Amino acid sequence: MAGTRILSWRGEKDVDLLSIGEMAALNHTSVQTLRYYDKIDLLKPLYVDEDTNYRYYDIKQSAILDMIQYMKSLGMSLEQIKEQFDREDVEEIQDILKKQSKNIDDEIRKLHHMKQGVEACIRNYSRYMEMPEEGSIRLEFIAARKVFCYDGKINIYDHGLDNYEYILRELKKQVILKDLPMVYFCNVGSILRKEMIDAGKFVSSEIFVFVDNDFREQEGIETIPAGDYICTYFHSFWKEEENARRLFDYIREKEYEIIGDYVCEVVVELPIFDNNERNMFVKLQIPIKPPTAG
Amino acid sequence: MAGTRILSWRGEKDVDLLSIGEMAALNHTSVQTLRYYDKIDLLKPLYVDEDTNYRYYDIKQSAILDMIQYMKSLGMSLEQIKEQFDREDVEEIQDILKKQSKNIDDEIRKLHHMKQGVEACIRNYSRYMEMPEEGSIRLEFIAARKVFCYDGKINIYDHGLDNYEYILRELKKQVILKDLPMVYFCNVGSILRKEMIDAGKFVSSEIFVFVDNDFREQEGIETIPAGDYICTYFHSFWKEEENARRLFDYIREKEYEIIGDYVCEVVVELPIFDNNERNMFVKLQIPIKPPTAG
DNA sequence: CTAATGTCTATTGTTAGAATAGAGTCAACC
DNA sequence: GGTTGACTCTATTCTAACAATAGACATTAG
Repeated sequence: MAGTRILSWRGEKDVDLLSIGEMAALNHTSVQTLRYYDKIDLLKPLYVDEDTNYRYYDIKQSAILDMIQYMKSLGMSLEQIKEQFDREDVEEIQDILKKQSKNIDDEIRKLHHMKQGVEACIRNYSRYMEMPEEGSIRLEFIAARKVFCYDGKINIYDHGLDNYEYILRELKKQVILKDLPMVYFCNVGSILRKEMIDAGKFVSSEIFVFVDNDFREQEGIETIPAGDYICTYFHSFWKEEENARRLFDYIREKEYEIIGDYVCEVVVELPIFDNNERNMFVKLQIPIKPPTAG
Repeated sequence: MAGTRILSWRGEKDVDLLSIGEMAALNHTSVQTLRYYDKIDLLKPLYVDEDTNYRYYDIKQSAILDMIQYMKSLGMSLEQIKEQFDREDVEEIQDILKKQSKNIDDEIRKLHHMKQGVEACIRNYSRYMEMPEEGSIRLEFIAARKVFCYDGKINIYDHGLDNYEYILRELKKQVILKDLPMVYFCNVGSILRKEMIDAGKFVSSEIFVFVDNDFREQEGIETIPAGDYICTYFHSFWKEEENARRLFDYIREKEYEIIGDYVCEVVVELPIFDNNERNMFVKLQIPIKPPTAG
């Protein structure tokens, strides 16, 4: 139970030494872990039998294992831990701990972003599952939203999907450059300015990603105002113009007034890739004022 | 710049295809990443030259890369992503996202624990750096603290360091069993009950770890009350009794009254391992009532 | 045509062990 | 002293998601 009586390497006195299995059990770790630590010179057994190569540990070496496990739980690598042991510098420990503390903060921040991204995605899929019949036209009140907008300088309605992909690549570059989390990239859209609508032209070079509403104001960040929007939902990149014209007709018929920029939002990207093309579910939104309020 | 004109494998028409380098650059990833995705069948190039084995991609395949990068940023493994692509099941995506959301919550919780642990450790090292002269006796007001206490049933003052280590192993087992974070284990201590002090005996089998003050009440959790403590600081496990006796003498001399259990706190474990022994910095604390207030 | 750059395959390395195989060792029991 | 079962040894392979490298071949620009 308590190990074997063996003359220690110091030859000073008998000591109760522990076999690798006993040592592992006492410290709630595995035999291979101890062997691994031996191999990388992180924790050597006190005594190794020359004939059998059996490893024997002193219970007091548990202190080192405690230290290792503790430092590991702080997120340090075994290499870093070894360095610390070798350095034996007490002053420096605080620096390392402070750095570690910052790392943890960063990690937490990252995870919060992740979390928001996942939540947003879940919401979007819910919207998709409960979507009204494809093509139906509805009036919706939509709250204010923030977007990071990028002007690709090329008309996205001009050259089909390939061109749109190129502009998306540019937006992606911006997203990465601005250090925005990639999760934003699943909820993109484009803006057709009111002047263009009024002029009856499909000309726009601006695409955007939705960002969190508490995102700090900076260059490129724009707010899409709250209000009543005439909306319709459909699949496929190719049907935007067709559906937009239907909305315009509807608005004219109902004598609504278009009061701002038209938004084409990609609600979800469906992970089914027919013929390698983007397969998206889109919501068109045109801000209006009802005639009764005129 | 925009790729090479090559007849696509469908033989339908000319397409602008991208070399692996161009594709990588457009998507802000690396060539080896694309090759790796090809190898694991996550994203195959649209066309591979039979003679040269050069890979050529369609810009529209960026949609798949977006999807991969997005799902990766949600913390999914490439294997999971591949499964999703293969499965093509929209219903299931929400389940996965919800699971992912829970995982993230767990991660955040873990990191918060880590963070508290690191902060506690930094505080302790600060205490160590600013410690009063070794051996000096001071009166300190100490706020209430919570501990997780374990009774090892064996007198820790009886058999020296080896025995203490065994009891520590038991405490560690409890810490792991109760699923307390390992970081707590860097700030341990022992209690000598007032009855034993009064009887003049060094007999205690109880050791503990400090836990967060907002730790929920449960079995084993005990509060060390706030109040005035007579304290002294020293290194080495072996000097506890000697220092305790000095404190007792001092208290008698000043005619203080001992009003509770004596606490021996290991403030820091120093990562310097002389002769493989635990190297600790200890603070003794005896709660008292000054004679004036009597 | 040449030089520079790009791409190919194949191999190795990264972290912190887990899993396995085949051989040797230990303690206990008969 | 032999046997049995538990333990330990070394060595190798495996994990995830690429990065780095070497040596050979391809493409592009001038």
